Formats: sequence, structure tokens, C-alpha cells
Amino acid sequence: MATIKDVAKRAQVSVATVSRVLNHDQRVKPETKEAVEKVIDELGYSPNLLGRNLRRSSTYNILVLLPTISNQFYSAIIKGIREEMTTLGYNVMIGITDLDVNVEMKHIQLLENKLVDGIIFFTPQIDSVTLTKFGQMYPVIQCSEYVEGAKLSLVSIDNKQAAYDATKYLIQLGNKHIALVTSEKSYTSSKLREEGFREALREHQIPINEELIYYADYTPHSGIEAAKALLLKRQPPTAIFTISDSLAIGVIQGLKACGKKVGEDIDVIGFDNTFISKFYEPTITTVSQPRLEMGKQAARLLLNKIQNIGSENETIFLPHELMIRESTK
Amino acid sequence: MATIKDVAKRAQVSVATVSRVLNHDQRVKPETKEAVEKVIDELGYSPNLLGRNLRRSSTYNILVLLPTISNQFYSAIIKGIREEMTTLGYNVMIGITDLDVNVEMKHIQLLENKLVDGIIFFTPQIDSVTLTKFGQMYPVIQCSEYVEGAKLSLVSIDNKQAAYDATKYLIQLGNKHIALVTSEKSYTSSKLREEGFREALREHQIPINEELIYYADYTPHSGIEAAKALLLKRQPPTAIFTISDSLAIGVIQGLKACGKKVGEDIDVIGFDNTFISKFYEPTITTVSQPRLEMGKQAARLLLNKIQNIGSENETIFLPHELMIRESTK
DNA sequence: TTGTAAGCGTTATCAG
DNA sequence: CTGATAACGCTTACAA
Repeated sequence: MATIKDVAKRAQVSVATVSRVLNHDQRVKPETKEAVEKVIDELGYSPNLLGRNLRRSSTYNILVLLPTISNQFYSAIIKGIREEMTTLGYNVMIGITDLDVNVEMKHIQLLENKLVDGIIFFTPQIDSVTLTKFGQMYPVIQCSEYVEGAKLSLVSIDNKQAAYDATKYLIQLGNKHIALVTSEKSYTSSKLREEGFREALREHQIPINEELIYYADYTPHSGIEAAKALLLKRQPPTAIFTISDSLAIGVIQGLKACGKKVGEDIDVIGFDNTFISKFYEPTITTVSQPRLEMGKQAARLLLNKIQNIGSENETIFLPHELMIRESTK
Repeated sequence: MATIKDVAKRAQVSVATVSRVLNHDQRVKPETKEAVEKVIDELGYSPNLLGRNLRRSSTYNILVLLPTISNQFYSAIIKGIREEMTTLGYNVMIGITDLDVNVEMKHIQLLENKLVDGIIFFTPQIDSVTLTKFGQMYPVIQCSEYVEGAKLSLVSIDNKQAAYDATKYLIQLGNKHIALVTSEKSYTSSKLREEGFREALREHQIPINEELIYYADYTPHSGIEAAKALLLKRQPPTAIFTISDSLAIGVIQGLKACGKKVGEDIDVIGFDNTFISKFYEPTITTVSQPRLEMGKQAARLLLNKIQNIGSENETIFLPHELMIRESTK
């Protein structure tokens, strides 16, 4: 691999001059510049970023940390992030954590070591104190799912309100027995959605039946089981609010298997407005998050931090929207 | 940020000694080692990878280049790659190309510049000559989708045979009028699948009706249109082979909208065995690729190249499997 | 307009 | 067992 020295030697100039050409320094004589560029072409030279970054201590790379790639939900957010970042010359890379703190730490190292300029966390598992500490030292922000109490910039939706709205809609449809299918793991979003669900019932004087609150994981399989279990309760639900579309799909499958007609006998609402909710049968009523915009805002927040690490933390809650489809009558 | 010098000073040893401790060099006296480690802890020091990599000219990062993240198909492959790589201490990062050659080139730069040690391409858009050139210079391999003629290591399935098998199955079911819904863009896989489709018909003495070959994109929307268009042909199909599950979903939607019962009136086969094919209604017959294994093999091939860039190129075709479900009677 | 040389944070060689 | 020091490839004062 050719280095800046090789170019310098061949072009019969100093490495400093080559460096200047590389960095579009005005002061270099046009002829020299041309000669150097010719050699660069000939040698197919491209500067080693390690050397450059070591010197500048900045790369134009940022990292997006996802818990998993197998979730349709993220793609539009990533798109928003990329749109904003790439126009500014940043490269966006994605890392998968599998919700493993150690993996998260390993990626934080990349940041500490200047291999990337910043990180957007999607589902941090690091405790809030440590996370806050990193946030003070490095450009790190949170998007969508977040750690409560961590003092970091954040963009998300108002999960509690969103769940409240969805539940209220089910109530307005005349449902008196409404179930919640949520996740076992204590994600902040799940917690908030459960709160919103409970609050909606409470405000509408519907007694909360704890039997109708089912803790599943995020897979459709567990949605199937949830549906079957709920139908066996003393007072089966006439509507089910699930905290994700994939759970909703499972629930609907389970209901169908038990002979229920979703959207007629029983209502189901999902969450995230992933593409399948539009293409399932029935199409699924779901809560839509402004994913593209969320990505863009996340990019903006991160950029703020990169440019001024001491800057104020911002918290942005973007508006959600209930997409009414066939799974609710 | 603390550097190795700070540690050395505080521990009253030379930087060389600190470096030895860091790299688990046997020769350092236990007491010294302990003292240094203590200081490292106190200072919260972690070595700057830029410096280290610059010196070693190797990072332990590899890059996986995906055309898009919004495809369920990739997740299991990535999992396989990660399983293999992380046990060897490698970090796996993902880049999105949007099928843009320029973006691909930008990522190749990361490789040239030693920010990553290797790249696994999923859908390279770079022409075969350039790609071959890079393959000679750097650790670069192809997985799943690939450029024909490029001399690179590759792991994929036998797309032609897979399509042949799927089509043959439709023929064995008694279908005489079989449609193909494939993609406009000329992916190698699409091309090969079309070939396999045609060959199966030919070998079974079924005349190929060009009207029944429909070129769509990869979205379910275009699948809907495909279905509607195909039903209007002079000789409508009794079976439809689509080259992706998402297309299959669209096709099924379209057929349902026209009052057809999929799996009874008409057969549909998808491709990739993505999770939704098991959860759709009807469940979808599809071609399964051994995605986890594909990822693992890809990792292995890349490692080979990283360890010895001059090594022989390998081409691996993994076995596929037809998953028979409700969408075919 | 250009060159010299210091320095970024490491590791590795060579002496001791 | 440890320390000095050159080197990795680059940028940037400072000098010329």
C-alpha cells in the first residue's frame, strides 16, 4: 500500500506538500498540486485514516447501536439518520448489541478510541449512572428506547400517551374487557405503555382486571400463547392491546386458531406500524411512530454533541398517530 | 483522556512496560504488573485503538455491507457471522449501501485505510473487474447475492436449482399454467431463478408463456399489481412462483382481493423463508436458505482472506430446502 | 509557496 | 525483567 511518503518521493516534494494537496490547502502552487495529484492517481494512493485520525483525533464515522437487526421497526429510523449524516460527510455504521452490556462497552471503546465520533443508542442496557457519565465525556445520545434517569439527549415518543390513546380508542369502541399483552423484560417503553393502558381504564371507570394483563416476550409465538391463555380467563377480553406488531400478529393467529374473528368478535391493536401491519389479514390497527423524523432528530442531537460536547441535553418527544385498520371494528 | 504515558509516569515505569502489561507479555514481574494494573484502574485508562492499529496495521473490526436493513432475510446471516467472528475477538459492524456504488466505494476506503480488516459484500454494485481487483488487494468476499464473473470467495445457494425445485413442485401438483413474479432489476439471483424456472418448465414439456412472466420490484405493493395483472391474462396461471416472500405476500393479497383462495384455487410459492411466511394466512410455501450457516461460512472465508490475502478463492453453495406450507395444496 | 520536524498513542526492537 | 527509542502515516506550526 502506497503511503504519503511514496507519493512525496515520486512527486519530488515533501510529505507536507502532499498533505496540503490532500487537504485542499490554498497555498500550494497549481503546478505542484497538479503534479502531486497525478502521482496520487498513478499510485492509486488514498490516505490512511488511522494516521489522519490519530493526528486529528476525529473520524467522520458514527455508530448506531441496535439491540437486534431483526426488527423491521429500525429501518426507517436508520434511513432518517443516514439522510442527515451523510449530507454532512459522515459515515453511518451499525452495531448489534444483542442487549449485552459487554458488547455495548466494547462499542463505547470504539468511541473512546476515536474510531467513531459518536453513538446513537437504541436500547441501552448500561445502567443510568454509567450512561450519564459517558454522555458527559463523549457524544452519546438515545433514540426510541431509553434508560430512565440517564442524563442524555433523547428523541422518542410519548409512550404513555400513545398507549393511553390506543386503549381509549378500544374503550370508545364499546369494549369493557380489555387485555394488555406486553413484554416480560422491563423496557422503559413497555413500562410506560402499561401505565398509559392502566390510566385509560382508570379514567374511564373500567376496573382493571389483572388477569387480563399478560407478560410475553416480543415473538409472535408468545403472542399465540397469550391469546389462548386470555381466552381461557373467567372473563375473556373483547379487545387486546399489544405493545408490538409482531406480538399482535401472534395474538391474531392465536385468536383465529380459537375460532375468533378479529375485528368482529374481538379487537386487536398493535404498535409500531411496521409494514406487515398493512399487509396482514386483517390489516392491523397500530400506533405509528414518526420513524424517519425520529432518525433525523437523532442525527441532529448527536451532531450537536459532536460539535459541542458540553451542550445542554435535549429531550424530544415526537407525535405518534393511531392508524385505524381492520383489526378494530 | 489518559494515555499510556500518564499511566507510565504514575506507575513510575516506562511506557514499554505498560504496553507489555496491556498485551499480557509474560516477562513482566508480577509486582510491576500489579502496580501498573492498579494505575490503569485508577485512571480508567483504555488504550487508544488508533495508535495501536496504526502500529499493528490491523483493527479487529470487520464490515458487513448490506443493501438495506429493511429485509428480515439478513438477520440470521448476520447472527452467523457474528457468532464466528466475535469468538475470535472481532467486532462486526454493518454498513448500508442503498445499492449505491459510491457508498460502496466509501466503505472500501475504510478498508484501504485500515479502519476495518475486511468486508463481506451482500449485494455489490461495483463492476466485476473492479471488485476482482479489490479482492486481490484486500480481504473482501461475497455472500448470498453476488456479481457474476467477479473473482472473489463466495458463499451462496444454487439459486437456479432452488427455483427449479420450487417450479417442479408446482408442476408435480398438477399445474400447467405457472407464472413467475420476479424483480425488474437484474440481480444475479433473480436471473438464475428465472433460468431455473424456465428449465423446469422446459424439462417437463410445458410451453413457456411469456405473458406469465411478470417483472416487479421487491415490494408487496408490486406483488398485488402482479397478481391482478396475471389474472387478466388470456390464460391465467393456476400457480405463481415469486422470488421473495414479500412479493409472495403481495401476490396473495392481490389474489384474495380478486376472490381467489390461495392454496385451493391457486398455488403460491415464495422465497427466503422469512418469519412472516410462517405467520401469514395462509402460511406460505417457500424456499429456505441456510442463513445461519451461510453467515458462519462467510465469516470463515473472510478470516481466510484476512490471514492470507493471497489464498485461493473459494466458492461455496449451501443446500436449500423447500418448505411446504398452506399456500400450495 | 515549500520544507523541516514535532507529535498523535501505540508497539517492537535492541540494549542493558 | 526493564527502559530508550524508532517507527506506524499523517497533519501542522514554524522556518525558510
